[in-house]
Amino acid sequence: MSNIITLSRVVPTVTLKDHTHSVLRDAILDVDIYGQGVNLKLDERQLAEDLGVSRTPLREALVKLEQEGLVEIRARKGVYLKRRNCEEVVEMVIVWAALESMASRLACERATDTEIDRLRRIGDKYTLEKAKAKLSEYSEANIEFHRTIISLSKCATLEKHAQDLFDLLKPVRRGAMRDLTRTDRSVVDHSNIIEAIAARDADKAGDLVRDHTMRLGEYIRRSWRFLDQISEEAGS
Amino acid sequence: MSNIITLSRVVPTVTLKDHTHSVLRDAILDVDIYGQGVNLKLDERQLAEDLGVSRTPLREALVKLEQEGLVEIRARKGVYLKRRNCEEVVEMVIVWAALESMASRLACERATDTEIDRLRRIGDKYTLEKAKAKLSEYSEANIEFHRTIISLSKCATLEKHAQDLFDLLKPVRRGAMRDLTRTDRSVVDHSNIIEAIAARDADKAGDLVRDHTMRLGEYIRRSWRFLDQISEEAGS
DNA sequence: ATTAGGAATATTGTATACCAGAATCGCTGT
DNA sequence: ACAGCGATTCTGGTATACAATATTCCTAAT
Repeated sequence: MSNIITLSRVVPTVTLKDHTHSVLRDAILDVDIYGQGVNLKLDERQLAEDLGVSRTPLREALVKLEQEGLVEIRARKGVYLKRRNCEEVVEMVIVWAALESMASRLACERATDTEIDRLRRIGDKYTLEKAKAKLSEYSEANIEFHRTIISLSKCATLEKHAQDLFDLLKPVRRGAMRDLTRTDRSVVDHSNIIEAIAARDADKAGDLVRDHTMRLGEYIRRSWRFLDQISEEAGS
Repeated sequence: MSNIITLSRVVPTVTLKDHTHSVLRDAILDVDIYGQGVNLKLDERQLAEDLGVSRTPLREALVKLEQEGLVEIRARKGVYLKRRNCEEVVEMVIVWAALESMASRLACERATDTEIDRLRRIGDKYTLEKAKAKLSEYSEANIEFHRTIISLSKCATLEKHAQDLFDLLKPVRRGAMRDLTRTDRSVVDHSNIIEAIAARDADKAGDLVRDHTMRLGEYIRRSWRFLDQISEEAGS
């Protein structure tokens, strides 16, 4: 017999492993891993004690984080926060470009007019904040713009892949945001992208998004200065 | 003081966790998960005994497999081989299309003439095997063609993402190959793709590759018959 | 003083023990 | 016979104990 009220399923994800993973993930994403003198090594026992769990669920959480690319587990050495060199970051941006380009194509078919209006408002906010030179709000609006395009693709798999990459790029964005803000041409790019999607022109939207993000990659490659060498000597 | 002889570093990846993961991964990829009456549940203790390891490294290996999307760990229920429904498979193909399209664009810039010749020969072999109706060789040549394009992108990150997706699609390919072989237009598509890359026409190559793979997705969506409902009732 | 060697210590990897929730089986009552 | 309920068993989640490797520190010899 079915009930009259509808209920969302109670998620049985109350394992220490999963909770630990989530807590650690958030914490790691807030670390400025490219700062100099930052200790990248994690101490299992210490972590376990701080989190109030034993090493078993902690280690399982760390394995997850390793698969996500946030840490590196070196056998019999320990767990290290993972830095990436210039080329690796550029490669991630390239993959991201591929995903977001496809997302914008799908958005042309799948987004409703209402949703496109919403995208437009986000673009306006972005333009406005840039004009006001409010860095953090500008950055937030920028992220929101890209995330919205991804979500308008209505393709969960695409969204997940893109979001994971986006998270991995977080420390780079944080470091590069100051310079990027001055030199980029995002405002005009974004405006063109919105119009292409509104016109349901998948080819154009896809090209614009791809080129926009690839330019970001090129920019990163050119202006990389602060971590390439640091990351290289991580083999110790 | 440095030695006279040069040595490659001894890889310290001899942990049971990693070895277990690799063995399990291969084994799972060979399972026909969409067959009816297949038991999808894995028994931890049984597996541990079969592999000759304790549950601790086994469980860490299973966490890795879960992150890769090969199994699903339901809290306090157990570990299950993961099936996907039609929509999920189509989504994976879409992501794959995005990646391979980008790869072909990069290949236009980065591949040497020699490498493109190699791609051509693979394409020829593919054509030949199809003509001879040798199914398994045909399939192998098809896979090799796509994998080669990915590798010509010379983008390790892209390669890794694409390869992971490819592995996940393995059971679907196995099931769909018979039908696909008859109806697809891959031979002419492949030939066009090769020529576009040889002409270093990134826009054209990217479009062709994307459309080629997206057609595969559409085909799967249309002809899906054998597992949608099976996969849906997996919530038990 | 410096460095090689080795003992002492610390930390990671693995096995086992234990606990709690889930599944199963059987009993009872109608 | 069968539905409902409870005891038992089983299995997954976590903690802890143990083993093996890595690191540190101290000593001794040149």
